[in-house]
Amino acid sequence: MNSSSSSPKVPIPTLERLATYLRFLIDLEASHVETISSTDVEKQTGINAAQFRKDLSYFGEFGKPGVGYNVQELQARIARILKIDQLQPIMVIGAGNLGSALIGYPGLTEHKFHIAAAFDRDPAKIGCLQGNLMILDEADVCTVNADIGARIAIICVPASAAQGVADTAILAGVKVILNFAPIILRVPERIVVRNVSFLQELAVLSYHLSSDTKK
Amino acid sequence: MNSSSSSPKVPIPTLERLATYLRFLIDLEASHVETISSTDVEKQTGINAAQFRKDLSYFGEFGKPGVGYNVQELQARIARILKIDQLQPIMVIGAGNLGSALIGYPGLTEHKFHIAAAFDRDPAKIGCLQGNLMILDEADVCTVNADIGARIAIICVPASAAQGVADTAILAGVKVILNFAPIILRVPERIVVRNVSFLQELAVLSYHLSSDTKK
DNA sequence: GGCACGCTGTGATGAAATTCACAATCGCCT
DNA sequence: AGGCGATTGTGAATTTCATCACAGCGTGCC
Repeated sequence: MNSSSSSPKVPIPTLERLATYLRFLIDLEASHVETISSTDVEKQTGINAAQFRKDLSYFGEFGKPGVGYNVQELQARIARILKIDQLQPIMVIGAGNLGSALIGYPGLTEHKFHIAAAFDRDPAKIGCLQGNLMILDEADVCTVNADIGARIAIICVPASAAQGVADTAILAGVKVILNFAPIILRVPERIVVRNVSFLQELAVLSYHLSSDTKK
Repeated sequence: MNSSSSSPKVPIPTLERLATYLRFLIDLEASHVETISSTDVEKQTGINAAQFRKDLSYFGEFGKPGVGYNVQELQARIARILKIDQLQPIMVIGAGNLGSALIGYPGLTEHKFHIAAAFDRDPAKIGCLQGNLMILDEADVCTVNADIGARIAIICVPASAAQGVADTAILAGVKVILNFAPIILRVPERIVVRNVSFLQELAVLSYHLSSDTKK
């Protein structure tokens, strides 16, 4: 629903949960837990145990009957499935509030994502340092990416500019897009887009306030 | 899957799309479009026409057969359904990169959301102005919210602190939570939580890079 | 060694969401 | 005035996702 095209077999909700499992496993590993069972996962995350097992089953066998899963090994295998076992270069387009926040977000590197370049269209921003990253001219996306080879773009520009920069990014060789602008991007079949929208999330939450009959 | 509790009848995906429709309709209105049909919606947003009609059908009848929907009226009605037809006070907890970005995000006011208070735990930040909002002490969430009456909280603190501030916010009378921390919050049944996770989104996108057999 | 328990992996079942398809309605055109 | 093309609203069919339930395996205990 969120993506233009999807892989043949694996459900998208499964992929979303994989990322959750990964995060969870990393924490477990930090706590020196060596083994975990699917029922433990359910207890600690609220995700159904059978769901967990089935999600994993799309990618092979991971656990030992009667024992459970080796935390470290499972963590490593999920990371490999999600292709975040090696540094992944990313371009950020739009260095406003949100773009800057992303550039400064430490969690990215922690998960092997690396912001290789940041662009903006505002001359006042171009050339400025953001953290240790220089803001580049949006017009140079293509030439710069010839060097960098980023296949992931994060779009943080206002809605009105989003479609344009998406087109540019795709031209520059980007394969997947994380879109923070509150519009639906029109892209070729082969490009995968995921949208993140605070406004949408807030709207859903706002709706749920109604069910409180309490004054 | 994302929310703890849900309304009796309306599917959550429908609510998510309603926010999309709303945004789309606002844009149409700005372009002085008066009427639109469900097939037009499909052409312009990619969302199936029947889906659009069914989504609306959960809330009554909106269109005229043979004609379509009045943009302005539909926009107003969806806004009322989502309860974003009147200013909604929100509290933001955590004034780091992300929290600051949210505070400065103009789209929020545009959609009748109003950040009434922002909190942090870092003494260096407390008392500082962020835009025209003073950062308050996280310890004062309860007392401050007695005045403000925010029922929505946005959590922008690191994962390790998220559960704690969620508990506090709930104690302070918050009913729904937008959680940006990459953990699964444990909350009472009645509280609705929605999670936003860049990392998760990026992971899903990263996975899709595999399907590019191109070297 | 054999038995009993615990846990995995998965086919079968059930629930939920999406899409289809069509009767009912509206406005326009003649 | 009456018929026709367009479009809605919605039961039914389809597809997708989540859960159940159990056979089979591995482990440790007696």
